[in-house]
Amino acid sequence: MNDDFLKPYSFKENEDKIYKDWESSGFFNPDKLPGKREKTFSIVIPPPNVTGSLHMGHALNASIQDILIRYKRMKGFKTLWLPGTDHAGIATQNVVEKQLKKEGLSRHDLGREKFLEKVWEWKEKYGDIILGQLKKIGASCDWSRTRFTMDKEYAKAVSEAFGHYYKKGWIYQGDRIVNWCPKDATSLSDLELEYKEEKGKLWHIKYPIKESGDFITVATTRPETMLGDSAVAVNPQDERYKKIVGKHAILPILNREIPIIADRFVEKDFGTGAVKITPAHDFVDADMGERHNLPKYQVINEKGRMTEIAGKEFEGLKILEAREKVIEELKKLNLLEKEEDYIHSVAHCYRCDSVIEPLISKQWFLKMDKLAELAIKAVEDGKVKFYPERWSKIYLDWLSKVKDWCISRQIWWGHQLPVYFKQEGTQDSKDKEVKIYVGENPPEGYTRSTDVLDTWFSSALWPFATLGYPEKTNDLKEFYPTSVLSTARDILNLWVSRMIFSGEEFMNKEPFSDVIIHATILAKDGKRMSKSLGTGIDPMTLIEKYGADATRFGLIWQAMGGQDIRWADEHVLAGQKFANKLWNISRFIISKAEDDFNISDPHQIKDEENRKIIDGIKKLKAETENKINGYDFGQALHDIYEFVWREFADKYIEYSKNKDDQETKNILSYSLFEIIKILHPFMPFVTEAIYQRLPKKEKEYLIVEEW
RNA sequence: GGACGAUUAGCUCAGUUGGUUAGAGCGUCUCGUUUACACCGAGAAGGUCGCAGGUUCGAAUCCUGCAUCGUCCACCA
Repeated sequence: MNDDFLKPYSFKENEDKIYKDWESSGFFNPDKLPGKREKTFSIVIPPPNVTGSLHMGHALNASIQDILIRYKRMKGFKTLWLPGTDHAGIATQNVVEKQLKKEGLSRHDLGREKFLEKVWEWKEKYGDIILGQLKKIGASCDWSRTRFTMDKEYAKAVSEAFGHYYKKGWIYQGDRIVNWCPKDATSLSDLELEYKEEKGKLWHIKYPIKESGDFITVATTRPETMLGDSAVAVNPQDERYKKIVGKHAILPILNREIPIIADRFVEKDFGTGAVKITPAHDFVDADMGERHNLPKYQVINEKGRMTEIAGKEFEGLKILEAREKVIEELKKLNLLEKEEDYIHSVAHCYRCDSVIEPLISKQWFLKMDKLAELAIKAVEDGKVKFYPERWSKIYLDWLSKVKDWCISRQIWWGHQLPVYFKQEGTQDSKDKEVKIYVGENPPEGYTRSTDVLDTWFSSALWPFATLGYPEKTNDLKEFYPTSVLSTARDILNLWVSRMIFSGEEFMNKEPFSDVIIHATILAKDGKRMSKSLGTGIDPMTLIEKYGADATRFGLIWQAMGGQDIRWADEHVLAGQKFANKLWNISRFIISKAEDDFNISDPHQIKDEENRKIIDGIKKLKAETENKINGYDFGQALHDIYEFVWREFADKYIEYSKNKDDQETKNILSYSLFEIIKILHPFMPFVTEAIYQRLPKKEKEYLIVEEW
């Protein structure tokens, strides 16, 4: 027996070495796979953000995708798993800004160009770390096709897509109320918000009625926005207020005269049944303003400070300062009826956690009606299926009421809009006009928009932009549409739906037919793992401690049917033990069979026990195929574990110890060969390590063995 | 406010279309060094299957209600 076939199995001595061998074999690259391979199987990786390092969710997802790719590779498919990373606009800009802050600098100190250099440096560093971590897990990606969402070629795809939409008239610019993050100083889409329950106050404010000298009381959580009020609204069915609809209220402090209107969106039962309307700073109010043709008073600016319109006393104050001052003034005027504690949900920026300020801003929007239709149809017609199926409901619900997508962002890191402006006439003249050019080659005198696109605009193109779009490449022909997408549920709407309509729109074909929504890994307390609470687990630490095979085992073992996982390390330990068990099974069989080691399919088996174990293995193999094809990886792994340990090792191997005939040795060798193949997609390293030590084998590596 | 999911052994979870003593991993206890493996083997303890009703010859499994936890969505200020 080889000197290196020692107990116990050492993942440290095998994993890195094996991975290097695989890489140099070229077999991760579909073009270099041996044999005729007519059918293709492709997956594009959900590109991790270049913000930091991989978390448990990435590790689980990588394991799932790798199982599929390795299985299909052994089944004779021309397999491509395309890796890459995402520039993750706001998120990455934030981490780099944080780093700068430690040096006492802001991005404005550096200026746009210098700052972007810094971000690229960051990207190079962390992008490499992330790809290195995927390798540690054993991901058999084709690294020669690695993509980044801001590669030059990728940028071409993005600008092509933008131009396409623009020509169709689906992209438009508009002054509309948007979610504004005062800290990042950018707009955000609806999906980039996180609502949090917060303790606040509900203030009841009396507005004098001009015609009667009476008062109407409104309830609000944001008194400072009253400076921008342009109406008071009540429900048309509300008997209490019927008489005063059409009359006018005098806005306290500013003494502006505003109409009292009736609108069915006002809830009679909430607060006083009367609500102040601030069209410039609230989404509902903005809609109401549209319906009733109300003026918009912007009292808060893009830095989160009060504007001139709010009045001289308030101009320049921060929102909370203004709030206090308004309350104070109202108390003086004796117009504050009461103040009660109130818990409500407040929108925060999903990247920097600041409170979102709805305000009116000039932004670019993508019309969603037609695109949403495409995305809905793809799923309703069964061209795209979700696993588990229940996620299609979430998907369809969102699409059915989706609003136009605000795609412009006022940050620096990202794809600059392919939009160019030229100012006609002088700055001051009233008839000045801005000419717009959209495309790659602007005429002279035009300057480019400083806005960048929402990260998800580029991510939406991932399944085809990575394969060469807009060029008609061979890769595109061969690997699009891809076969499966495996991803986390929290980006179902943010990403998956947008890829689907993009695929339909640009390629006339859905980008994948199956979507796996994998389990979410939670901390033991049943809540999301959080860095700040210290409840996060680093998959690299697990790999260091137990090995990649064991880590994959632990992940898949716990990921049953897409159910959330309350993470427990002990299953990784079980994986490590199992790897060792396999190793020892191999040592036993190889030393027992010696020169009679024979992996050929045994025929005409005489011994009853031999017959039974071979039947068991055939059944296991068929079952494993079924489970993998149904994306039921956890169950597949449980079954394999059960069979290998309980049936094969505990029973059959013990039985075989008393026998020394050719047939038994054949059965043992063949069984081992079959078992490491079946297990390879799940635990690639130890199975390959064993394969390399088989006395007889036909292929260079187990990864290209025939299933 | 709505939707979805979860609630089974000390811990993390399985339990297919309802059918005999409810399973696994880890942990615990007892015994064991027989030449694959102590990251092992043999065995054991441990569960009124969230609660309350109902359907049924029979329910962890189906129905109704409730409770707790979690996730997502949402324009009650």
